[in-house]
Amino acid sequence: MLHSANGTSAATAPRASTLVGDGAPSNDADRLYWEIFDAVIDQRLLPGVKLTEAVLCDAFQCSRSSARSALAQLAHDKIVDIQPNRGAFVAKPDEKETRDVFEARRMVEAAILDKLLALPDLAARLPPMRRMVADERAAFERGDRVSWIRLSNAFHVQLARLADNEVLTELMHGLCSRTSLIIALYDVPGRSACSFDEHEAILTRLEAGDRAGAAAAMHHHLEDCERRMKVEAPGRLDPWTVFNLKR
Amino acid sequence: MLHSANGTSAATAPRASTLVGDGAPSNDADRLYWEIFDAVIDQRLLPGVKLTEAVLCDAFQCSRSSARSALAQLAHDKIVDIQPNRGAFVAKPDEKETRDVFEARRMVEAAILDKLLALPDLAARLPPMRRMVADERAAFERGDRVSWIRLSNAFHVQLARLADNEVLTELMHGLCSRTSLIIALYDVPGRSACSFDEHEAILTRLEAGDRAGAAAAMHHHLEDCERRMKVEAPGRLDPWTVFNLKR
DNA sequence: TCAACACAAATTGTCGACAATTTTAAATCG
DNA sequence: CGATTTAAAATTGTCGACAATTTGTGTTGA
Repeated sequence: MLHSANGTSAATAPRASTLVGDGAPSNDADRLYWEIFDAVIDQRLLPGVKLTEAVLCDAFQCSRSSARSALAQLAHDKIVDIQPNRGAFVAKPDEKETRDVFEARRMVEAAILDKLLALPDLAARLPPMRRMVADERAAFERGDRVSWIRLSNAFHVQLARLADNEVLTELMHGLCSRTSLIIALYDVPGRSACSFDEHEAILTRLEAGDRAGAAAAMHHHLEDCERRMKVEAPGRLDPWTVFNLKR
Repeated sequence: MLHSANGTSAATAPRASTLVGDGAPSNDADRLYWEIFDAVIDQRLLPGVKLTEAVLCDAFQCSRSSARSALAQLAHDKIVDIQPNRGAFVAKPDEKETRDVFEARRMVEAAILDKLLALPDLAARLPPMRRMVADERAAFERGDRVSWIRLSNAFHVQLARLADNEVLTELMHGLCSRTSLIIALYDVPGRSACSFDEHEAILTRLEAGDRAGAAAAMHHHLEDCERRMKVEAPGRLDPWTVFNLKR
């Protein structure tokens, strides 16, 4: 109902990483924002691809104002790179940005775990996380890469939400989006580890109240993910990939 | 040269908290974004004030598109609150948001200090910070509240920049802006502590390589600042304050 | 053959007009 | 007199037109 017309596997997965009440975006700009955002996260839109306003308008039946508004917001989130008078492109994070994003994640997520462990009712909040990871595993096993990526991100965002801090939640949301972009650029699909195993490890340590263990598990998880990005070829995917957002 | 026309004390203070190269914003939208942003940070625009598009256009000689674009960006940064079909208002962070912002800051800034202390050449990077704090003290002593607030924010952003992580720097930039908003709402001017003293304390611990001391000083600084916000009256300032951005 | 130039096509930046909605004010009714 | 309804004014949302800039193509000249 949200995405007007698509019969792809993506339709089966609920959008889990959204912050605000997104029940049917009210205006075209918001609709487009999420449409493009999702497409980037799902890697249907690859880094470097040009997002021509007219094409967007045509594909999503909206006016240029709406398209421009959406692109501006995406640019603010570093999902899209707007070059004045040249147009908007899906952002292409470089090595330095990759390091910075992962470093920031290690810092913030370690702090989140700390806060979670200080909560008196932590145990009661964890079961839904378990179910989430189970969904993640299921998606992976049935080869539903799109749902898997979403749920994998959602795990981290949900962890932040559990800590009952909206600022942190939004922050993680942004960091996770940028991570998806990085993965789209640098990750080799075949070598990708099974994130859900590591997610489960984190949950297990949390349930046990094992502060050091949880921190180590998270640190390992993030470093593991970052290490996979070390692939030398920076231009592994051709930037001329067809703009096939809405085929 | 940057702010076209104003003879106020604000003109004397360089804008220190900006991230990207802001040498004369290229378009009207950006110009307006920073103009309003600065006005909010400097507390010339108070929380709750309505930002009518037409008034903005008139005041800054620009078209409505530019004004709308600027407002949209500000809304994305939580500096402005856009209510559909009703207009844009300077954001009014509530108690929960205040808690969340300060908690996030404690987490992130503690991590930043940790990273700084791990740098081999930290000592060489600190002298400029000292000068910054000196400027801060000078601004306070000559009663230049505007410059003081700016420099106080800049201190924290600069600390992040010293850690050589752009993601963290932007993050702190956003958190500091929101903090300014909170201060504008809840702080009692008379009771405001001398932040530069606490800033100096942090620097001293950093120079000594005193990890625990630096962390404690930062924690104290932030908690001290948050505590000042505990004033009961949430509507201390009338939201009908004249919209005197450009008198 | 290659470089520099000039022109045409495509794309982005900017703006004002019109429609939809909300707010304000006036008028009406109990 | 106060509450409700109605109309007018003000404000925001949306859109397409035009100007400015860039990109692509073809031509010229060394």
